Amino acid sequence: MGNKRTTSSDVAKLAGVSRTTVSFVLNNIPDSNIPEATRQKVFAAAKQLNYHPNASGRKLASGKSKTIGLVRLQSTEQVFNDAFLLQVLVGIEQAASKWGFHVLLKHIDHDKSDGYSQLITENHVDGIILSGPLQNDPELIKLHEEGVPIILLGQMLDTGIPYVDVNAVLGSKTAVDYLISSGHTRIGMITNAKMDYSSAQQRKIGYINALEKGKIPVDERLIKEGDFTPASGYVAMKELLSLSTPPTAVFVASDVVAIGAFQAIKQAGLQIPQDIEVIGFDDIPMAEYYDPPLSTIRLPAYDLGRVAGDQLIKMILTNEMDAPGFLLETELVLRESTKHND
Amino acid sequence: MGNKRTTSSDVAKLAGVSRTTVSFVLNNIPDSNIPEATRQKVFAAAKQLNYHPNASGRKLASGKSKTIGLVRLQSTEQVFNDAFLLQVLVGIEQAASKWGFHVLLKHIDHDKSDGYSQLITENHVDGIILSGPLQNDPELIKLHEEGVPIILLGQMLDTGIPYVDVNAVLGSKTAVDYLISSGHTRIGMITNAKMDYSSAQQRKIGYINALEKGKIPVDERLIKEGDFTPASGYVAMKELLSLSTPPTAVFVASDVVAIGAFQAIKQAGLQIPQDIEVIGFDDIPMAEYYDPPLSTIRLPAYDLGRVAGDQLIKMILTNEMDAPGFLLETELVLRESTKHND
DNA sequence: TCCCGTTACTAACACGCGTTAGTAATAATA
DNA sequence: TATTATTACTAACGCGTGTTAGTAACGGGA
Repeated sequence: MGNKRTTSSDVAKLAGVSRTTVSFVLNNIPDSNIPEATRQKVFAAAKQLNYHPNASGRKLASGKSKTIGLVRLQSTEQVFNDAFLLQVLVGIEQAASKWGFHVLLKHIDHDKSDGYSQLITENHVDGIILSGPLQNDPELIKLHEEGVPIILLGQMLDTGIPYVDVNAVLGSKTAVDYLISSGHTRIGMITNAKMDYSSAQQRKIGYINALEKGKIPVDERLIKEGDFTPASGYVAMKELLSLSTPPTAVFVASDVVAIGAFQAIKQAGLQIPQDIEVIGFDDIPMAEYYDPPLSTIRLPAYDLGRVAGDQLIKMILTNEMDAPGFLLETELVLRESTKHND
Repeated sequence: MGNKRTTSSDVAKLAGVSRTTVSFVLNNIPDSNIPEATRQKVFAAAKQLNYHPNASGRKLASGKSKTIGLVRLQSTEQVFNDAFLLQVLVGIEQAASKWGFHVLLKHIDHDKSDGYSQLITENHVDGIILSGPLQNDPELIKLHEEGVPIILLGQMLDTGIPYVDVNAVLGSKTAVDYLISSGHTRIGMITNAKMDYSSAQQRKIGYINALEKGKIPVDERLIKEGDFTPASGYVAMKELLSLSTPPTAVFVASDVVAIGAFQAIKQAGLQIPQDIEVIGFDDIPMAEYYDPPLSTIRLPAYDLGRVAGDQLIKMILTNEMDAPGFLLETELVLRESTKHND
């Protein structure tokens, strides 16, 4: 009962060797010239005493925490509605555990001043993955300049900070390409967010790229802004439907916003996809249960996490990434809110 | 550039005091008899050097990690569809940060043998919150008997391990009570999962309790099993509707399963709530956007996390909880899948 | 025989902090 | 004045580990 934890000294004593030897054996240090017989003695002693090295002691001595931080810059309500953060998290965690790293989670409210650099300055983590709306945070720039391993989920190209992001431009273009290939020429768009969000800009660019490639003039009246909510999608779609010549297909750059769009369409007495086709973006788990099931662009949330985790750990271990940034590709998921073409 | 991290020795040197004094001042140790003048010198030095205590050193010296672990026993796919884990997580994290604790996340696949006790034995965390299907895990029992602070999200009453859970029995009873008070006497139920899940048992008990209180005989033909998926809800509801005297109201013990139930009802040409009323359970974020918006029982996911975090930290700090277990109450959320009764 | 390289270890320092036990100086009491 | 209590500190140990520098034994080649 009163037993303290077993330490490497206990193992050393039982095995009849020094603590150094125990450390060499258990950490498998190369060129340490420990013969097999001694190794086995150490292993046996460790097993018998159920020895587990103390993480704090190890961190202190090595200077490494073998832990990465996931920092989420977002208000509590926003987190609630983020269907993907969990998938990203799982991806990060799986990448981390593959390398023997742990994952520390931290949410930051915007007004909070303590920030996340505490995680680094107090040596809780060896590096951090930053997610959420990225303003030009001086705290972030400073950490990066100090050489702290950081990976952004999302891009801040001007800063040179490594990032992992989804190729939303191409994804959006793919969606609109599909609508064009179905013969549509009046294609509306509802953005996922206000245009000061870079994710909204990217998705709009993809939309415009597709139109230009298809020689279809961009009509600004066909582009409406959403703001994450179904309600905003409802309003936007009503506006689109009340145009003198309404669109025959709409790219809604967020599955959640598309919920409201669906409501507006049904309320107008129109049918999806017979009267109007809709493609969403994100592929949230619920999308396949929309009425009709939503065709959409799948965001590779799990892969975002996995790649971010892998690259961050690579930065921590070797001080270099495989590339200055990663853009992961999306996938067009066709369900019933679009007609089958070709 | 070549600067090492600043340590408490540096602060001591600059302030002209000993490292002990620095520690006393910065940790605000009572009865240490440090006059205000000295305190200010220390604070000034710490600020000037931008001193942040090294977490590893602190953990090693104190034996406390000031970190709690959230362990999720679940396969990767299951996690994806868990709309609440994130909310629970936020609750835990907010409770933790209030006490200056951090949160470490770990997913465990069932087949993995290394398990979660490593978190404890290696002193990464001071206690853990365990979530997911709880079988009679010997690893868990052993940790609990060793006095490791553990809180379960969900109940294992026979083990005596502290828990935080939702009062699903009462929540389900509330839902069915409401249907009874609307005048229904043939009330169906579709479970959220197979009956070997304790959560399914609890919800069914609540259903039966309400019927008994309302003097309505329990008809087993009106009870069908779901298994987390919309597809299972679709099948179950079709079976209910094909009965010679189908139910006029159904309690579906999972909002996700209710999606399929809705589809079956619509396909049968029936209207909700005019022809058949439906109450769900969980109140997932999407529930308010069902067609019609789903009346349901709200699961206090955020509070589950918050209470679990608070209680775990209380156990860590004082070795006792406010109660051996906590049952959090649900809330009836009335939307449009039920008629308004006075 | 002497020298030297290899093998098989270990002593001892360092990591940064919390904390106990103790000391010297001052103030309060008898 | 002599004793005691209080104030304002500090020296030193311990937490458990990683790691460098060094040592003793031993075998082989000149």
